[in-house]
Amino acid sequence: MTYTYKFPRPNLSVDCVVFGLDEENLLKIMLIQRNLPPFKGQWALPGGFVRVGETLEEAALRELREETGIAKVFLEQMYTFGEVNRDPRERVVTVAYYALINLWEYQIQAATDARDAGWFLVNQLPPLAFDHDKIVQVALNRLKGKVRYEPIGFELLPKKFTLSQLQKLYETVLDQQLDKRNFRKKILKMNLLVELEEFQKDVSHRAGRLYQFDEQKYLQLKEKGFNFEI
Amino acid sequence: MTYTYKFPRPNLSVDCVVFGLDEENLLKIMLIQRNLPPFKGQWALPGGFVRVGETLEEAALRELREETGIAKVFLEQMYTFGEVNRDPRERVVTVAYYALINLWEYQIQAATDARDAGWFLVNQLPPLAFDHDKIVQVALNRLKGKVRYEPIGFELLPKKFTLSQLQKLYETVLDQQLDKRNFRKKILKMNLLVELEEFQKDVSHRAGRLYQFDEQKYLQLKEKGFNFEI
DNA sequence: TCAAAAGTGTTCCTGGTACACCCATGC
DNA sequence: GCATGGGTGTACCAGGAACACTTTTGA
Repeated sequence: MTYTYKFPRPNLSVDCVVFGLDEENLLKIMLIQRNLPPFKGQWALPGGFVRVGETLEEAALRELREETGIAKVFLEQMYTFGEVNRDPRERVVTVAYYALINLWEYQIQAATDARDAGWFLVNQLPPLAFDHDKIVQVALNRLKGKVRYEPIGFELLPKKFTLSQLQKLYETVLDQQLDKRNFRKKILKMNLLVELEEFQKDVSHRAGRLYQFDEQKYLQLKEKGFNFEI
Repeated sequence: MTYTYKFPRPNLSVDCVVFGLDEENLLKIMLIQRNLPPFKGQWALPGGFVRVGETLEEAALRELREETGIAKVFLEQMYTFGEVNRDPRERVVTVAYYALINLWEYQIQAATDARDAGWFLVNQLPPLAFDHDKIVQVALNRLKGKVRYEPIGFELLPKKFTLSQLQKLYETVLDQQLDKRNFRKKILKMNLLVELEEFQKDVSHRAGRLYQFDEQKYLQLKEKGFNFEI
């Protein structure tokens, strides 16, 4: 079965830049190893061609599931790359998404489902197929920009987290040190965190209090003109 | 001549939301009247299908030129719309751009080249073809967001402008009143405007001093970490 | 001389920044 | 008891917000 058109058409794909924080709060990206040409054996972003019956977001989610086993994830469209020769085979336009996942609660799943998938430190990436290094750069900039004025950082943390974890997240993503007291003052003043009566466990120092992000409250405040900002 | 593929492919188009400010500082969008089905006779965003040999941006610029006569323009990719049924004929994914043009210096050209093109107040748009109303909404939000922290507003003004014109522009786009003294203090303190020894002409009141945006300086300051913000 | 917009400073207050010590826990 | 990170308050300064009158020009 083939499909015929009056004019030639670019092929359309989606690619996902999946971010996660490891145990030491280092920022990582998930890559998969290609087992087909072109760039066979090289690392690349998870992604694939868009089917005519699915939306772009559905395609991105499907590819993530198929290639990496990731199911529940924060996913947002980022940019569409349309250079003429970005794929050596033929014209392929790709819609890039970035995803944030909670590596703590996810960890096990990735190891089982996805043999050819791996997590890489963002500043120690292997050579990537196609123009995927460029896509990663755009994603990093987008993440840096967005994390400051939208509460998306929480997507990278477990549901219950300490303020120090949150601070380290921001320090990692923004690549700058933050003052502990000022950070706490600022984030708590927003009234978006629920103070839990639970504390860290199994740490060899004073256990930190756990907090939870209150998404409902955030949405309410946003309605009233509130702007999140770190 | 036809083109055959193993799998069906979505068609790929670009659409442009072209913003301009009229004489009274009202925000307008350029639309064109469709002379082919579907939605024949209805107003729509300028745009069309992407050819395999051109980048997305080239396609957007080409369509703008062909359909509206607009040649020199600020153009930036905005979002890619991939709903399955956004075009009644077949699956079409569209990459939307927004453009800012200087209506003062442009005016004449538009009238001649583009019979079927027209400028409409953003809050008095006619019914639009496809999902173009949705695209316009996204563009408006993008413009509002971006105008605050990047100096793109100048694209909508003539090269030489008064501070009052600039302020009105922001008031229009942001849809809020600004304090004259504070606005002037803030914008002048950035040192991005060149104070000219020229003044408004043919106004029936005290003539305002003209200024020019210094793009070179902005790029230099940006390198050093400066952030534009209104 | 009137109408219409240009142009100009000061005060107050909020919010950002800088900064150092004690506390709890596990080993 | 020591190492490790958790947790807390204050003083200073910069920048945002509020606010009203004089000047220039053309009609």
